[in-house]
Amino acid sequence: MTTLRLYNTLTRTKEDFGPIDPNNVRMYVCGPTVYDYAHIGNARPAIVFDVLFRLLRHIYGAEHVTYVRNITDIDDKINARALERRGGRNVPVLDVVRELTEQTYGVYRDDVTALGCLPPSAMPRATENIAPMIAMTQALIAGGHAYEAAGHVLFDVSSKPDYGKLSRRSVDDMIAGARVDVAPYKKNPMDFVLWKPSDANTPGWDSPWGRGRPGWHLECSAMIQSTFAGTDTIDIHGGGIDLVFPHHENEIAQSESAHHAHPLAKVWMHNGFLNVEGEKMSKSLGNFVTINELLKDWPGDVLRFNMLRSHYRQPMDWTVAGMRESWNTLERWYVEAGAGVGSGTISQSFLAALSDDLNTPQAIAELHKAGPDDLASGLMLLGFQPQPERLASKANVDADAITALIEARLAARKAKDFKESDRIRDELLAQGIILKDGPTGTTWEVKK
RNA sequence: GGCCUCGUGGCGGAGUGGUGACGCAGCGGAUUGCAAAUCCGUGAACCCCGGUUCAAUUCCGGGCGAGGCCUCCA
Repeated sequence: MTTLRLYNTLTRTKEDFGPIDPNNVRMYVCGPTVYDYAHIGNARPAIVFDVLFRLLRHIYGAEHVTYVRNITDIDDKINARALERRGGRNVPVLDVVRELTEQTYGVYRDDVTALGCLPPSAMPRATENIAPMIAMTQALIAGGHAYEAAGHVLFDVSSKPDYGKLSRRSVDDMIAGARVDVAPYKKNPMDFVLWKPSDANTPGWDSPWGRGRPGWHLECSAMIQSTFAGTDTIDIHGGGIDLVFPHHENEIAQSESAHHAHPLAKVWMHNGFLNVEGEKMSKSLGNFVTINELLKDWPGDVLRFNMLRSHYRQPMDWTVAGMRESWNTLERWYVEAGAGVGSGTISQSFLAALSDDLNTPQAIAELHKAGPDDLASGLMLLGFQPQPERLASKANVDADAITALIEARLAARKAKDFKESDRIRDELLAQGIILKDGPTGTTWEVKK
């Protein structure tokens, strides 16, 4: 049996993966902040960790893997939009927040479903886990790891000697390189907020420190604790590479300080960033692409496949040319794999590639060498459904009309009326339909 | 300024101390009424300079270049 190896940001090496409890493999991934439509960069962790989820289920059994992806619905951008949205209505701001985040989250859920991602085992929301956050804050204060100052509760970085171990930064270096003004009430410039006060127009909850709201990092620590009850340490914690510092570093500080220094996670995994047509995605450059927009022009499985053509830790360039190539490959494979669906075997070379720190480009290369059975099962393990009739490119055209024209063209060809047969071919091409004459007849596809 | 990634053929993209994946495009052939599709075949790369080694694209050092984080961010 092939061993699963994963790159651990904590140790900066690839390690053999062995779950704490093979009957309950636990994975937590930082999910979306639901203030707006998710962009294609947000799709990367969703897809990458979905592949890992599927691989873990394959190895340990579907019922033995728990995958939690949170929903961040406490955030200043959300608050700002909720205030706008409320306008003159006389309703609590928290209700408007819920309205907004329900809607945004609904779109996100539909988007990632279209990308072929399985629903996680649980999707806890920050607003529904305030009590555990308050409890953890109290525990940190009691343990001498946090202090109250000017209405805030702050984590005392000096109380954790190994602070910085994930991002490999020393507190001294960070202070030296700091580019932001430090709040005067902090004991140490690197101390971060666990709890902060809310004004009347900001969502807030009653706490021992007055009406307020949690700091960003606290939600994950608290939700991991409450969702994975009974353990301090989970197997895998994932997210985008930009979360290494400060978010994950601070999660570690909070959770370990609250849990007798027990590690928060054994393996820390981080996906690389994504550029669009060679440039960083940003609203000012006008190349900000949401998953939702892309799904109007491209089948979800094409987007998924395109994402998996590069290794999850590598930076990747998202291009239209790449998506066309992905579409062509997938279309050809769906036809080729059709016969092999249901065989259920996974080839060793494919599994070995995937097990080597989720080397999807290598795994795809193996599929290029595979026959229909291995191709079909490999595609399915990666989260595709290789059925020709499912080809999304054929969804929105009148297949019967096309078939009728193809028949007419065949008749013309039989009669050696090539002028007519070519006319029909051109007519279809003008509609964006490409004909393919094969030994077993004529098939067609939609031009990309 | 500090910390950290990365630099492979025309393009995408793995990997390795010694026989240089894989895909797309290209080229040649088969096939076709002509194309397309398909099938077969094929040329082509490891940023620069040192070092270690019998041997480096792969290890070490330096340089150059690109990017990320240090502030909300997948």
